Amino acid sequence: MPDKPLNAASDSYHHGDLGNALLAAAETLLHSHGPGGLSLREVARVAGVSHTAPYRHFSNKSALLAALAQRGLERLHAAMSAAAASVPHGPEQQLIAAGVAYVSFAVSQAEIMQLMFGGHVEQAQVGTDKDAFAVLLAIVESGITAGVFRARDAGELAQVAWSTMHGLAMLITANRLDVDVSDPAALAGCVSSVAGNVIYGLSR
Amino acid sequence: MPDKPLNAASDSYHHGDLGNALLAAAETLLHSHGPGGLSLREVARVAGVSHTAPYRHFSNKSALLAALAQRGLERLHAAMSAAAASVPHGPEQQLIAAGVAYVSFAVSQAEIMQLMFGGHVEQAQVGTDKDAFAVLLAIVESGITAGVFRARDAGELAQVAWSTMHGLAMLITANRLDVDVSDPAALAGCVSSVAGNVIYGLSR
DNA sequence: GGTCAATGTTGACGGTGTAAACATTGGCCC
DNA sequence: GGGCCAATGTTTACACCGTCAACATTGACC
Repeated sequence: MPDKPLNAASDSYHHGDLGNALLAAAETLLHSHGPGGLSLREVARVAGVSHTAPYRHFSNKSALLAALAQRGLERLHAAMSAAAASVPHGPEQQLIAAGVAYVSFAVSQAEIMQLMFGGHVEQAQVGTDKDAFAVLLAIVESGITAGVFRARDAGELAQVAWSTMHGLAMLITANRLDVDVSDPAALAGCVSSVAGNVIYGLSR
Repeated sequence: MPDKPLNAASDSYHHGDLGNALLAAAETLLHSHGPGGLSLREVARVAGVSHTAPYRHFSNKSALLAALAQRGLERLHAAMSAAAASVPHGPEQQLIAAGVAYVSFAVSQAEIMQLMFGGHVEQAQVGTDKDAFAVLLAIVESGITAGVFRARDAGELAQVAWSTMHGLAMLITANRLDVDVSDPAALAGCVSSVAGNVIYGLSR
């Protein structure tokens, strides 16, 4: 069988799309075992390939993890962007929507989140563009020019927003806040209440 | 030499205070290698005992890590309490002081922070009392009764404060915010600006 | 059609977590 | 004081892991 589709795993000597297959396998295992409980050999096993094959596509185990983290960052960015774009009701609602997306992502993909931010991968290896920060910054800037937010340093305000959302996500993920993770409505409620507090201020 | 002090490591067959010695060794290694790069055998080696001796004091590697994390939580709690107590100027300043303490701790002990919150240890193994949350909650409550903070659910406000501080700490620790970590003044400035934004509100 | 670089495999090495069997010892009871 | 026992350490062994070096297979290009 000489003509296999390009993207298919085949029984031939050459896989055709290892690399992506490895990433997919790694993601599955990451989900079930968490970062740290992820072994390169098992990834190879799941992908149906010898235990050193991954080295033809990733120089290291940590290179694989970094690629996984990068992928996660991109998906997080996409989720936030989509959520913000789906709400045309102005910066406040966009901020809340982005926050809900952030925390929802963190809850549904806790292991990936831990991989990205838990110190399992040297952060020098993962890019910083297309960050969550960029999305938040854009929203804050639009809010300032629209006169909805106080005209202070937009970067600073975006930092506040990011820190709050990130902290909330990590604490919920680590189960250190008594929030019912399985109930999406409760989760969204919690996030928007926190976000609302950030937006409208803690003191009077 | 039959009469050694109780707490001293000795050259006799029985160590006298392994367990604590192991924790100390583990902490050193944690600092230099990060969580994940920490091996039970190396801990034993540093403590000068055989590589299975730790099993007489910790049932697991993760039990040792959990103990380390627990210890870190207690120190973090102590640092926050002390910082808040040292400021008699009212809830706002106490909140800022606690936040600065939180982030300073995270920066100076990034690896322990990652151990505690990075998913390296099953969170069921580490206690939740004496949390950072308790400190923040007390401050917020006193602020509400004093009429300084809006009279809303104190738990919710404390959650906002904790999330923000935690997120800021984790993002700085992960080097995802452009803050000069080596400059304590800059750090404190950043923290109090963020805390100030939380306190005084993002919008007008 | 032959060559070569890319890709995959086999085998090996040192390191790791952990369990089982064994050794040493301090403290307690007579 | 002497003997026993539980606590504490050690030795040995096993399976697994990340990584390297040597080798095999193959598709693509001249």
